[in-house]
Amino acid sequence: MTKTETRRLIYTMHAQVCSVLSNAKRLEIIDLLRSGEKTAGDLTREMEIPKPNVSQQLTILREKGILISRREGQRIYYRLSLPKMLKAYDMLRAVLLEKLENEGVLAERLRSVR
Amino acid sequence: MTKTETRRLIYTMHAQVCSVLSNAKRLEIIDLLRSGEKTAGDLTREMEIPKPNVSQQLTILREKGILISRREGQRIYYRLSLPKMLKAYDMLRAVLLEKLENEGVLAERLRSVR
DNA sequence: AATGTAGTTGCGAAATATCGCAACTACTGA
DNA sequence: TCAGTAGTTGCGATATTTCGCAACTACATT
Repeated sequence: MTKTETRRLIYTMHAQVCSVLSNAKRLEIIDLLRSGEKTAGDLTREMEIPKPNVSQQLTILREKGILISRREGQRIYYRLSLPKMLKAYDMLRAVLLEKLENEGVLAERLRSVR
Repeated sequence: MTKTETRRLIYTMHAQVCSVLSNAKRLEIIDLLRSGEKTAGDLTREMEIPKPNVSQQLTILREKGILISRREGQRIYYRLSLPKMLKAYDMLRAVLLEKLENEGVLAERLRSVR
């Protein structure tokens, strides 16, 4: 593998991590699991979306290594497996706020010009 | 707008920020602009991909408010507009490393069981 | 005006992601 | 064994993303 190929592979893996976060429902699940593990049913109730949809998102998050699951009788508990994920989540939220602030200023300037 | 709708809107905007980062080429552009502003041509040469493709990614990054452009004669210079973006970028890279480490341990455990 | 360089845009094909719904498996308790 | 609850899976329709290629605009130089 050449140097360029290695560099590209890392960017691709990095992008795959980001793509897990590029869905509002998956972000909500991560946010809900901040406080500790929950079952698929808990999440379904809190998110108010169809159960299969929650299950699909949980499968993606588990397969991508973001969540770990544990069965206890009928229930399956999910929890976050990457502690740093919450820091990244919060930094991205901070970027969103910075962006909204920029846009706010921009909108104001546009208004003052007209 | 209800409370639930507001919450969902924020998750959706958050996801949109993440989706900008969920592409290897856009990540590479952000990384290359760490050291300061560059033209589309500079980026095309460094990335070794077709110029229209670079331009398309630059357009997305500019429209999403991640980059700012400035024309100087024939050249158009691009630079990062959200300082916090680099911190988020680096946190996501740290998540990737944490994930690879997890998988390394996991792979080892699987080997030791068999 | 003509030529060259820098960069963008439009379009279409291919790949990928989303999500609802029905049917399914897994466990529990009567 | 039957019914109930918890959760998953498969499938298909729809939407979104990616990216190459040709054609285009914008500016500079002669």
